[in-house]
Formats: sequence, structure tokens, C-alpha cells
Amino acid sequence: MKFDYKNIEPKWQKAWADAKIFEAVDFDSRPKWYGLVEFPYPSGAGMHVGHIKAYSSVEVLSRKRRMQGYNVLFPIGFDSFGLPAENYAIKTNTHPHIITEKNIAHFSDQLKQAGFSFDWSREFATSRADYYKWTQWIFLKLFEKGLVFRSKTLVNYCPQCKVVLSNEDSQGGKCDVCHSDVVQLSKDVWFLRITDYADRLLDGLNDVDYPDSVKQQEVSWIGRSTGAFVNFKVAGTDDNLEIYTTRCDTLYGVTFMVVAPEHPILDKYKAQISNWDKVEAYREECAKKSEFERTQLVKDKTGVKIDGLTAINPITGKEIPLFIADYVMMGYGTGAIMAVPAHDQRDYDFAKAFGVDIIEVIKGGDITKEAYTGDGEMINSGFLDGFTNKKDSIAKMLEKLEEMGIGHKGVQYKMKDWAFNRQRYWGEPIPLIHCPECGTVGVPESELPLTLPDVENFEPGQEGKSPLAEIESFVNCKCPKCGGAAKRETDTMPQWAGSSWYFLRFCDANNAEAFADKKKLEYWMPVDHYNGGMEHVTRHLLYSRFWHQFLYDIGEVNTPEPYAKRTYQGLILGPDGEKMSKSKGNVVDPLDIVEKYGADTLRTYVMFMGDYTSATPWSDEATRGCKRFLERVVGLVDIATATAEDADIENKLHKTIKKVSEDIENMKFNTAIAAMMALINDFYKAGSITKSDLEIFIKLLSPFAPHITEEIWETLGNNPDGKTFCTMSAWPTYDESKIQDSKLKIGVQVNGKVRGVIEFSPDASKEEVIALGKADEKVASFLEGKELVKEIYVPGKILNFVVKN
RNA sequence: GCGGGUGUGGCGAAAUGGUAGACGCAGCAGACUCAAAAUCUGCCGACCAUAAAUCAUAUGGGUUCGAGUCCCAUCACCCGCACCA
Repeated sequence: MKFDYKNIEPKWQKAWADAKIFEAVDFDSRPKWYGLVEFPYPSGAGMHVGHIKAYSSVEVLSRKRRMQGYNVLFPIGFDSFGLPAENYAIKTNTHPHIITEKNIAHFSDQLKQAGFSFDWSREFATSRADYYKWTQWIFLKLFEKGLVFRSKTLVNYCPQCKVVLSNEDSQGGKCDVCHSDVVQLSKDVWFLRITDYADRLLDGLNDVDYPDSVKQQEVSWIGRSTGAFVNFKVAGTDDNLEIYTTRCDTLYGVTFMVVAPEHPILDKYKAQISNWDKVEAYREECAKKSEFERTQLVKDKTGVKIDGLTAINPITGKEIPLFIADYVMMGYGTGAIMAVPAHDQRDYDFAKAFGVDIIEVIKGGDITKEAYTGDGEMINSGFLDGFTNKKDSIAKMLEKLEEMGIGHKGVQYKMKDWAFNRQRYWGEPIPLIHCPECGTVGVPESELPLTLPDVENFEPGQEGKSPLAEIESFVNCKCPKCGGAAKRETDTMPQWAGSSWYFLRFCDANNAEAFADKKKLEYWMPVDHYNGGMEHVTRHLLYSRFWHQFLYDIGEVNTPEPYAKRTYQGLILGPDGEKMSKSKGNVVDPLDIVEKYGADTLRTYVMFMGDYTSATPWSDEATRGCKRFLERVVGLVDIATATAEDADIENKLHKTIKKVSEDIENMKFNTAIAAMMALINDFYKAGSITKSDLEIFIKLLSPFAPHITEEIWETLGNNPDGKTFCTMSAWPTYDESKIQDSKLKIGVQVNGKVRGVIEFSPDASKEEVIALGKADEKVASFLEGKELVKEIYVPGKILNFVVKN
């Protein structure tokens, strides 16, 4: 038999598709298993070997589950709204719809050629109206429940892409799409109240099986902190300046206050501020800095003392100066802080630079040198003096503040509400209408989908306006409430909208009456295993958990969390060890590999190249090694001539069944393949194997290399009707009695160093083993003339003689 | 600065506290061949002519009969967050 992958692979891909064996069956009585991979953004560049690796883990698991008798849902679709398609459309003057559908066709072809066992009958794309109708529907539900709001605040804005970005989309001060510096602009935009779900997003992590690194990243992104809000009186006014602090017990050490440059109190008391020129100049200076400069580069404290405006320390009654400084951010807490220079390094640096008093209130450090942030006894703190426990002193102060009516306990999150709109064309139109009489009104459900109108020009408009704003027939409409003339919202949803619920649509992808049938959702959800990239942990994963939790709250879905288990894959680096990128020219195209070595080789290699979660460079030579392995597998057909079972081969085969079964469950695909390679080396050494040995072996290999194993299966006469596939055959189980060794082989140590190896039957007594160890020539030479202090025998593991001179 | 992770041959990597380097790549030698490729067989951490011994899992300590694995410290690299009050 020959390894004729060019004919074999298309042949079986067609046979499986014709037999519809990968189509999931709703309400089937077999146990369900829902495996999910992050559906791709269909870029013009086509698929990447990284996609192959990302999808192969759940692919292998899905194929194994089918063989284990599960009703498997392993779907695929396309996350097809987004900026790259739109930018390409602008460049080539082609409608993004045309480009997107072309790219989808290309991606589908690549995925099929790689032999993925997706259920194509459930395929959809987020940019098609029958899908985004329901994205809009969910948005309207969020709107109805008050989770959508509009606010004019400082937002992240990418000057390159000309869009407002969410916090998640501008991590590190860089635009997620084009990586240029993001600037802060005051803009009137739509937000989703994801912070209402902050605690739920945290608590939900206790009930799901995610890697710790994933959980930790979500926890730190949400950034929950507990503390207190305290009001400081603005001297000579009835106004209060509210601050947030996690250490209200250090209030006696507060010697000044700082507000963010954008803080509204400044404008309010403009008339009172005698150095307004300086204040304004500083504000302008800050506004020019990018978020990156403001947070990362400048560590020297800058600021301006506000002359003519002071505050009162509520606990000491003392008048304290007020500053503006850009080390205080408007976006966290209240945009104003109480400064405790003795115990906060930033406040300390600022106090030193501006000559403000530093009062020690916690003993233990040397405040002439630096701020002391450790624990210690409270001093100079009135009723708190003598407290040594942080918890107690905070609680006591809180009690006092509440009594005085000037403070209360509070919680803050680093996570911000989700800026939910883009001033671009290629996205879901936001289904809202602005009526001069009724305010903002949702588009009636019966009018969904609110379809994206055809336009000639996709260029983002002036002053950050969406191209939709130019289309009068779209903009002008009637208010659904009062029937008067009204205008449509012209912004579109961000790229993460469609992917925030797509796993639900797969449960019932062709439903025109609902986003998915409830009974089907109940049957399929939650997703049993979801694999994807680490880069989505604080974006898509968080957003989709939020939407799902919301849908759970309004009774639309039956599980509180969407994904029972989440895993991630490591990157495939270029052959040079660098991250693959077009500009470096080190990108490997999966179709080239399919052409040169076949899909089975590609699939086997991406799973064999290293630990699944770590980044591994691509190696064309090592890929050839996997092809060699598959050729040797084909060669087994010629030696499957034995008529009687060989005990040693049976032992090795059953050990391999156990190892491969367990390794797949533990995502240790590399060692699973290594074990199969080792096994066929043993097969060849044995000279011949039975047909049954070969059948079991190809079943184990089938999830990795489904085509060639299917061909061998047929060659062996197991598929007489063309529909009895290896792919759907029963997963092998191992026989416990067959994995017992007839002989044990262990190392013999003298003082912990291996000096010999002995072999004996498993029922040998300790005495017999020790005698055997002593009899070993080499061991004996190390024992000679020494005093034997101790004999340690760990059955089946090791024998160690401890000797003294 | 905070959080998480990694460090093992020429390379990708394996090793429930128990024979370090499975498996693969590259390399070397041999077989087949007129020859080459492919294939097959053998070797393949360092030191060494060879064997033995010795050394060897980033570095330095420790626990243990025994440490790549556990503990402490240090260094290097990677990822995430970051003037978060």
C-alpha cells in the first residue's frame, strides 16, 4: 500500500461529508459533547498554521468523543465584521460584503482540506443579516434592561482607525487593530454596563474549569478593590470633593489632595483660582500626552498647586492644599485622591517635589528616605493610635466616617464600562432611534434586522462620524413611539459584538424565529470544551461571559456560565524562532504543507511539535519526520500477517491504548504521538503483527491522521459498504491484565547513584530483589569493603544501598 | 512595581521524588545502488583512543537514602497588568 495522500485525503473528505457523519443531532439520546474553537476572522491573508494548531486540539477531542459514542457538536462559523475588511474595501473600492464572502469561501476550502470534522450544516457568518438580526435583538434586550447608556466622557480614540475603542481594545495604550497610540478624547458614546456584572464575572470563575493563568488574568483585569469613599469639604464653599481610598485609616496623614487635570471642580471654581493661567496651561499639556506617555514614560511627578482653593481634612479639621497632577487619573475612583505622602510612594515623590508636609501615621519605616507601605502600629492618629492590625484600623475609621456622615464603604474596579460603538461602516447597525419628543427609542423587534444599507463610500466620515450618517434614507425615520420624524443612530457595534453570543447560535443556527430554540439550548449548553488564544482572555472571553450571564438573568439561557472548560494553545513561531508576520516573511501557509506533505502530516506535526500550550518554532525538517512516521504506518499493512498474538506486543499495545487515551484527555498530544511512534518501532522490530493489532493502532491514530487511517481501515476490509468508517468506530479500551509486566526492570543504586540494573519477576520478595542487587557485579564492586548501613527497596521503582566507608 | 510562567543535548522536546535525555529533527557510519535520492540497520550529552570513573537539567544553598522535580536565595528570558489611590 502507498501513502498516496493526494488522492486519499479528498476521497475521504468527500465520503464523510456525503455520509453527514459530522452533523450533530439535536436531542439525540447519546450523551452530548459540545466542543468549540474560536471562529476565525476571515482575513484576506487566509489561514495560518496557527489556526490549524488552535483547532486541532478540540478536533482531536471531538473525533475521540464520536468514537466513544458521544453526540458531538463541533461547529464552525465566521466572525466577519471588522475593520480589516473595511480598510481593504476602501483600498480596493470593493464592497466589504463581497470581500468577506470571498474570504469565507477561501477559509472554508482551507479548513476542509485540512480535514477538520466540523459540522458545516451550522455554519454562519456574523455579517449576514439573518445572524446579526439576533445580535441586534440581544442589544435591544440590554437596552430595555438599562444596560446601555450614553455618556460624554474621556474615551480611548484611535486616530488611525478613526474609532472610539473600549478599554479592552486599547490595552497598553495601543489600538488593538493597527497598534498605533491611542489618545484620550472627550466624546459622547454608547456604553454597555459590564461593570454591573464585575462581581458575577469574578464569582463565576469559581464554577468553571479554566487554567489558573486565564482566571488570574481575568481577575486582575476586573481589578476589584474594596475601600472607602470620603468627602473632603472645599474650604469656603458648601461643596465636597469626594475621594476613593483603600486606606482610610491613614486619614490623619493626609497633608494635601490631588485632582486629575480633567476634574470638573476646576471649572466650577475657575473664578476663585488665582493662578488659572498656570492651571489651564498644565491641563493643555496633559491633554497632548498620549495615554502611553502619561502612564509609562513619565515617572517624575508634575503638577500645579491650585491657588485660591483649598480643602479641609475632615478628621483633623486642618486646611490642606489642592493640586492638579496627571498621576491622578479621571477614569479610576473619583478622579481625586487624598494624599498620604508618608505611606504612598507616589504621594511621597510629589510631596518632596512640591515641598508639602509629610506626617508619619504608621510606624516601621524611615520616612526621611521613602514612603513606608508596610504594616505597623498607628501613630499621630488620634483614636487609632496603638492599632496594629490594618483590618481593625480601617474598620474603626470607616465606622467613624459613617457616624460623621462623610464617608462610606465602597468598591472599585479597574475594568470600565464597555465603549460599544464604532464610527465605521462594516458592523452591526445599532438599532436605536433618536426622537426629539421621546428621546432614545429602540427599533421595534418586528423591524429587525435593521440592515446595513448599501453605500458607495466606506471612508469614515469627518469628525468621527460613521459613513451611515451620510445616507439620508437610512438616517431619517419615524419614531416608533410617537410616529414623529426621528433620526437613526448611525454608529455600528464593535467587532466583539457578534462573537459575544455565537456559541449559542451554533445550537440552532438556522432558526428564523429566535436566536436559538430554548430546548436546543438546554440540550447543548454549556460548551464542554472551548479552546482559544490567550489574547482573547480579557476581551472576547470576558465580553461573551457578560452577554451570556445577562441572557441567563433574563431567562433566555439555562446555564450561568457559557463555557465549562477553557484551554489555550501556544503560538507557532516562524522557523527563525520569531513570531510569524508578513513583514518578516516567516509565515507558513497550511495549504503549502498540505500540498507538500498532506493534511495528515500537517495535523500530526502541529500536535507533535511540542507542548500544546507553549510557543514552538516551525520546522520543515521535523514535519518531514511526521510524514515518515505516517509512511511507516502505511507499511504496517504489509506486516499485518501474524496469526497469533504475541504477549510482548499485546503488552505494549495495551499500554499505548492507555497512554494515548489519557494523554488526549490531558491535552498532551505530543507524548501521545510519541507513544504511537515508539509502538510502531516495536511493531517493526517484532517483524509481524496481527490484523487486530493494526486495527487498534489505526483507531488510536485516527483523530490525528484521519485520512490515511480511514484508507488502511478500508484496505483491511472493514468498510465493505463505504459507510462503516474507522472515524466512527469504537475507541479502543485497554485490558488491565495485559498491561501488567511479566518482568520488572529497576535500577540499583549505591548511595543514590545508579550502578546497575536488575530484572526479576513481579512477585519476587524484597529479600530476593536485594540478593539480586548485591549479586550484580558492578554493584558488588561498589559495596566491597564498605559498611552497609541501609537497604531501601521501593517495589517496582528502585533499590538503593546506603554504605559507609 | 505587581501578577503568572519558563530555563534540560547541536535543535524541538520527554521524565507520579526513584535508571535524565522517551519520541522526533539534524549529524555520523554501514547496507541497498553504476551513482544519487528514498529506504533500512547501527551510533549519537561532555570529558576520553576505549572502557571504567568523573561531570552534567540557568546559578548558589537546603531537605531527602535518592532532587530536573520539593524549599530558600540569585540571575536570565517570556507573557499579562500598571502613577488603580
